[in-house]
Amino acid sequence: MVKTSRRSNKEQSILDAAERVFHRHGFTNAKMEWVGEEAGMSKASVYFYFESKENLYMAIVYRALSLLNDLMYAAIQQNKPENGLNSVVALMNTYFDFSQKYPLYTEAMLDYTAVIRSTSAGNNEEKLSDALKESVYFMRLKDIHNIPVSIVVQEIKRGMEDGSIHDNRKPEMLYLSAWAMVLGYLKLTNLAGRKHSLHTVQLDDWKEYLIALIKYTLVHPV
Amino acid sequence: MVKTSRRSNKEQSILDAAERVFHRHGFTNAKMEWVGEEAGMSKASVYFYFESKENLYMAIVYRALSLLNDLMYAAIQQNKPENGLNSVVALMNTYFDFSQKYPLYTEAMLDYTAVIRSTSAGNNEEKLSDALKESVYFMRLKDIHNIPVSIVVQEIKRGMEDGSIHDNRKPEMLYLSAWAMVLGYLKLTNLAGRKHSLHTVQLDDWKEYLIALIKYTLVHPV
Amino acid sequence: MVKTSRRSNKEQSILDAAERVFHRHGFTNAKMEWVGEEAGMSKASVYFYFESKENLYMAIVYRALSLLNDLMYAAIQQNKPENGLNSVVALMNTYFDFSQKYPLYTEAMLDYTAVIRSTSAGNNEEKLSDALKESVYFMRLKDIHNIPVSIVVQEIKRGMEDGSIHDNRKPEMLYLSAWAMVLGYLKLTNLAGRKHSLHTVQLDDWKEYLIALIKYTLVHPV
Amino acid sequence: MVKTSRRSNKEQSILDAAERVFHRHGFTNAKMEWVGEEAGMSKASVYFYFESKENLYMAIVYRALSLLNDLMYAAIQQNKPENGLNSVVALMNTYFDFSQKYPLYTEAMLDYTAVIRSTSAGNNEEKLSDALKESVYFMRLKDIHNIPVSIVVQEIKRGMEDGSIHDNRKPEMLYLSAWAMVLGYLKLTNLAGRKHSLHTVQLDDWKEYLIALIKYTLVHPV
DNA sequence: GATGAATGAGGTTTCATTCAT
DNA sequence: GATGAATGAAACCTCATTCAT
Repeated sequence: MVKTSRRSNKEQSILDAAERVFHRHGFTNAKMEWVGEEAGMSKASVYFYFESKENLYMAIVYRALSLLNDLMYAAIQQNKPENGLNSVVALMNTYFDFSQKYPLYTEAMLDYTAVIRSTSAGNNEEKLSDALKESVYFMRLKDIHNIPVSIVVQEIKRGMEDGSIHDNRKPEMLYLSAWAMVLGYLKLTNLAGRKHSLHTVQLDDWKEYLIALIKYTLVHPV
Repeated sequence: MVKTSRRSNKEQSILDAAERVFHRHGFTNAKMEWVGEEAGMSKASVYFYFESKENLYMAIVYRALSLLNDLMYAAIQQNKPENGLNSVVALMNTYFDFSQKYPLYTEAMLDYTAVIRSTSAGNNEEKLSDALKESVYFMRLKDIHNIPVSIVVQEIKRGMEDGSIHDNRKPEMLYLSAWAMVLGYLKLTNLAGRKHSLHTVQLDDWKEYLIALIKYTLVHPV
Repeated sequence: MVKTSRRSNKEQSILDAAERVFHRHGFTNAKMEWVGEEAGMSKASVYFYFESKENLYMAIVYRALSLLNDLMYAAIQQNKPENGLNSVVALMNTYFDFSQKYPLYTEAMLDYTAVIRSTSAGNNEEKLSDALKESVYFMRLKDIHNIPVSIVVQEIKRGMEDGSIHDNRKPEMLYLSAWAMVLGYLKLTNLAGRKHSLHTVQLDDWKEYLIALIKYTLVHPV
Repeated sequence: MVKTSRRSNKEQSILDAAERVFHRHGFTNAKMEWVGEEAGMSKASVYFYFESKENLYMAIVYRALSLLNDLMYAAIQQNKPENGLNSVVALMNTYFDFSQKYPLYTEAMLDYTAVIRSTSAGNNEEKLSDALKESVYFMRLKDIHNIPVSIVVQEIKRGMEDGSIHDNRKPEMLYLSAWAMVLGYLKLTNLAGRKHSLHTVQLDDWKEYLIALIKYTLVHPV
């Protein structure tokens, strides 16, 4: 039972507010004032807790990635007795669920790079904005950046060792392919907006099919 | 052999310039002035040809989609003698190539929806901006919007009829899945930036694998 | 039967168009392009005939004032046999009719000064814009500027001499007072827009009353 | 003795500044930056208090009309013991004084309608600009719009009842006629600029004559 | 003469960010 | 800690005017 400080409390409620606002309007269009309003405080107060708009965004991405990591750790924990294949499938399911439950998180994580570029100062497209470089969250992010990858890859390797996954391909390639499917699904799903179908296909049916496909891919070498 | 008018010529060179600028800085960060500079003319001249920034962007998306459509039409033309499966695979290859050759086009097409939303006025996220609604290109886009889908779906159906593709699933679902893979590949590839590998996987190898995977998916029911 | 040259013809049709446009949108908001469209030609052609927007406006004012002068000359001509009083009343009637038939002319003549000021360059409110000073019409205007005044004043004097108008006041003062009534009527009428009444008063009734009032004023010293 | 808040204070000083700037350059030509400078702050600060240029203008008109209303209420208060005629004359005097003391206010009030029209978007001259429709002051204005009219009309009626004003005409018509004289006087006076005479007539003399004329008009039926 | 094309010089408005209290 | 107020630095777009053909 960690005693959350008052400061931490405020930070969290700002993050909550920011998530909603960013999700509603997108990073670029969202105004810091709206974040303040949504959090029930003034714009200036938001700045007291987060030094910049980018920093705030990074904090959200960090939060998102942290949550995903937690979920993934939990998933492999639960699937330790199972073989690698099932564990990987479970991980993918986790990812699907995560991104469906927290669409904004997924978006944030995917836009991560885009935002970085979009903020970069005029002429030098390579250089990140100073605000970003100084962002604590940005630095922290780099540390946990690759955790999802390594978790999944590790489980794929376990699957290869216990024979539940074919070893025809590099585990990283299998991972990337599975991830690509999830990502593509999200992008397309996003286009669908609030609708439940896309080109006459029920989204739920499609999702199930994709998971089956991923599993099939892991078992049958191509 | 249509004789392109001077006006049309200028429009094209502005579009060329805009593509570069938007690609370098992203839609939001790009300044119309830069587009002018890149095209060797004044900002106001750009406005002479394209009434608004959004309109210009839509013209690019339109151009991108038109090109893709052309390529796809050419692909099915060339594969008429082949069975449906090969035609579909050819189409997917076409898409891969297209998006690798014109990364900015792909980005533009993917951002299409995002831009629409991001531009929507403050409060009512549903209503499109006036500038967008009045864009000729935006209206034209809606007409050619779904051509890629219908082309591929049509060829999948042909494959199902000639027996080269299994008919275990709705053709639309097969299409969406293939598309999702391409999209996911692009997104991840985009993250890689200029690098040629991702998590130790060579991008070219991965691409080949994905195409094989798509083919496999079309042949073997899951 | 003056043979109007081709040049003159075009100038006239531009003026016709400009009158409509300026009347519809007001001087500041009217765009030269609209004038061209309304006249069925390009914006550049308008500039071929009128060197600047202000010049064009001055040409309209000149036209308006010329017409008014003609009407007034005709009126005094017709009322030569009458006494001064009737002549003045006729002149006022002329003015009323004129401004009701050509509301835009009246407006133009009244805004004359306002426009001059509104165009004057930023800091020095006194200095007229160069474009204006070079306007042929502006110079011509100064010549016929005071004709209405002098005509009316002259007739008032005649009335004083023949005893039909009291000579209790300076003729100029009587003139100004009559003119003020007409002007006020116009301003208020303008506010009414398309409506035919103002504060429950029928505009026509009011006009008649005002004319009677003017006449009364000329006869009865106050 | 209401304690004016700091915000209100600033608003007032911006209005003061804006009045001067608008008066010097006219609404269209005035730049918001100048308003800021005149008020000793940045352009953006002006926008912090007034959401748009039009809104600012409407605030000035509102202020002007409010002041006029106050003065008129005071005038009738003071003339309660007097008969209607004297009260009306006092009201007219009030208006004359007001417009001479605050020429910019008068101009603003007179331009009120003009501005509305001049701001209306390009094609549809009927529709007001959004900025205007959303202006708080514009809405408030509509409420106090007609107060001067009703005050004067009410006093004219009183005069008719106590026999000091003839009842040959509708009170509204008498009011309109008096108002027209004042308006015409102002317009012509405005043309005179800083000069003290117009066509050899001393402005002060003329004013006195006009007031006498108005009084005469109220007493003697025409 | 006519006009499509080009542009210089602003103009209003927006917003992330910072101060002063 | 909190916040009303202030602002610098753009960004988009407009339009009278001029050129080049």
